Amino acid sequence: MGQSTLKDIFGAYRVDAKSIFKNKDVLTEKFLPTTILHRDEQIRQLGRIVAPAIRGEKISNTFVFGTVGTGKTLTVRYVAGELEKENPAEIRVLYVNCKMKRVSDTEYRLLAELTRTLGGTVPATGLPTDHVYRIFFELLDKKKQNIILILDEIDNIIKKIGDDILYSLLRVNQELTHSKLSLIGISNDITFTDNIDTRIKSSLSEEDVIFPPYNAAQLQDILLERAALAFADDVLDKGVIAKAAALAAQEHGDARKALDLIRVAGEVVERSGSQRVTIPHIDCAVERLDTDRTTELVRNQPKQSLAVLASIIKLKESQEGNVQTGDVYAYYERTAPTRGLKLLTPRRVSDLINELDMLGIIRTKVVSKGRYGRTREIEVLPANPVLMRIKKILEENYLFDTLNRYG
DNA sequence: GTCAATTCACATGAAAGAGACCACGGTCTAGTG
DNA sequence: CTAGACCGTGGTCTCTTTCATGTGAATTGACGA
Repeated sequence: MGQSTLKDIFGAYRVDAKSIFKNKDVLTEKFLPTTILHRDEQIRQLGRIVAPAIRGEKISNTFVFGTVGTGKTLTVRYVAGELEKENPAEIRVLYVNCKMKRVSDTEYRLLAELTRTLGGTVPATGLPTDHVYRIFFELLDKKKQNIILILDEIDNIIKKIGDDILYSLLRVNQELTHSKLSLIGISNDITFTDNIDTRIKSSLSEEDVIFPPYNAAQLQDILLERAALAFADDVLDKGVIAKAAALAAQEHGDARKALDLIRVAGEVVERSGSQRVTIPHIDCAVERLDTDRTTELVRNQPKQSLAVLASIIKLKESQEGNVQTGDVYAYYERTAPTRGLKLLTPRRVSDLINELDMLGIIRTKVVSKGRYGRTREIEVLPANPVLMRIKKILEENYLFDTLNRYG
């Protein structure tokens, strides 16, 4: 690359350069807007639920439902934050996102994270779980406080470690002498309460708040407001916002997606060096988002999982018809040792295939072929840019070569 | 032709092992006064 | 006497294996029409 070209590229990003963004952070999840549009009803509902805390009363445990990008987290945090301001000495809001890797897998980790938000220190491992529980408990009860614990994406952790932890948390109040603890659970899976103990369910869900999806018009309002803050004046073509809103509305009224669309569209424009965001840029953003998501997922997979994925892709390319679990394992069994990998059992490979499916990297369907057994039929993405990039990642990991050595 | 039993090729579940990481408390060791 | 090194024990976590059980329709084979 010539040095003058590099200068041009850097120049476009220089602080004094004219950027189409005023403040890109406004379009990310981190940003907390001062007003929340089209959620008045939910804010009122939540407000009524948490208000008793101001007088020092324990509030009802509450469940908040709604699909992704409907403003659940934003609204709950906003209301809780305002509440905290009313009586900062006694009201304490703890927010934990159960989807974070360091929280989501075990009871120990959740407790450790809760303890940390209370200001305690807990090692990543090495302590008995009930010891951590005791530390947490003691911190809770150290002084008089009304604690509101927000568990975001609570369905994640319940699916993984069961509802015992909820039971413990709900029972904690009986043992606390100074403090009160209330729970607000946020979930985007309405059905997940079906799997928890009915007693726990009823005491956890004393109040419910439902967040309906945004419609296209509402999304458009939200986008307009944010875009005004995020973009420089007059860089968005007419119709860009409407298009992004319409696309996101199709996907269950997901505001996060809508914001991502205009952000990525803006990035595309910025990179191309032009000054206006037009409708085709939104189409481009749709594709980019999709590709990025998948390739990022693939990149983070462990080697064995990639080896299985490589086997699937290779088989798909070299044979007609459906690829089945047995085929994949046979191929994997032949190739894995030559790639310096320890050979896994079919049981494990079956799970890995399943995981790849859950991540949306492949599609599988369990089918019974009668006399010829029961298996998974595996589909890969059709040949497209995403697949190309996946293959590239596999090649980088020495798990795939374009030449068919093992056909 | 009909119908129940059989069969295949895995799926799915449960439990437990291996090996890494870590905290804690006790013991040993070397340095200090 | 004391701080720090070292070690054994006991805990969690992730990935994996082992063993056991489940599954659903094509096929098979017995049976009766």
